[in-house]
Amino acid sequence: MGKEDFIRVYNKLLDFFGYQNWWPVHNNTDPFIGISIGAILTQNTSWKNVEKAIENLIREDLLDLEKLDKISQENLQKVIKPAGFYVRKAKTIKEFVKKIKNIKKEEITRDFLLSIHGIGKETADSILLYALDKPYFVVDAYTKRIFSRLGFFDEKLSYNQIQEIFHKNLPVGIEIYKEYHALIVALGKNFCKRKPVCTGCPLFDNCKFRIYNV
DNA sequence: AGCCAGGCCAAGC
DNA sequence: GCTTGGCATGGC
Repeated sequence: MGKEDFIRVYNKLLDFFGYQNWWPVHNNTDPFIGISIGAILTQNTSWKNVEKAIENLIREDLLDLEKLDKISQENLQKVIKPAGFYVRKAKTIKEFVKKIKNIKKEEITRDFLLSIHGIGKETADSILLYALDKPYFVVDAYTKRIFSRLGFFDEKLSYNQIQEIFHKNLPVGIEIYKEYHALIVALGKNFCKRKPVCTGCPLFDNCKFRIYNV
């Protein structure tokens, strides 16, 4: 599959879903903090649950580096509980906040983020792309599932290999990286689920796997 | 009433 | 290096 194919898929998704304008940002909060915390909270978790946790954080006025640094891990667990995996996530947020306070935003690198326990490649790239405007394509479960079903590449490729494919086949730019990933999530949520809903899928004609419930 | 969600890590090959 | 199990809530 070549560049035209990746662009064709992008355009079809864009035509169908329209611009997604990710990342969802909340009122009166520092976008960097909100996006970073959201990226940690949404690990293997539906965004609806994450929203509940973020609402709690906003209500407690906690979307702030100093306040997150001050609150105890135990209390933070309670606040973010609806997002699930709250023990680990609270620990990760605490470490993130602690480390981030001692560094300038311009100095935040992928390796720096990956050194934080509980932040892996996808979370790091989400923060880099959506919170720091750096050109890292985000690879998630939907990306693997959708493009392997399309027949573009094998689902078993590593994270870095898949990311490299997107970096090579798309014009470099944060806007297209942001929008493409958001559109992939839209397709994954609405059509290309674990159990796919192929009827009405905007990529039906492009897909090698259009064998389900049609 | 199960199954699933915008992963990550540790342990064991 | 790759695979597996644990982590947890709430929506559908």
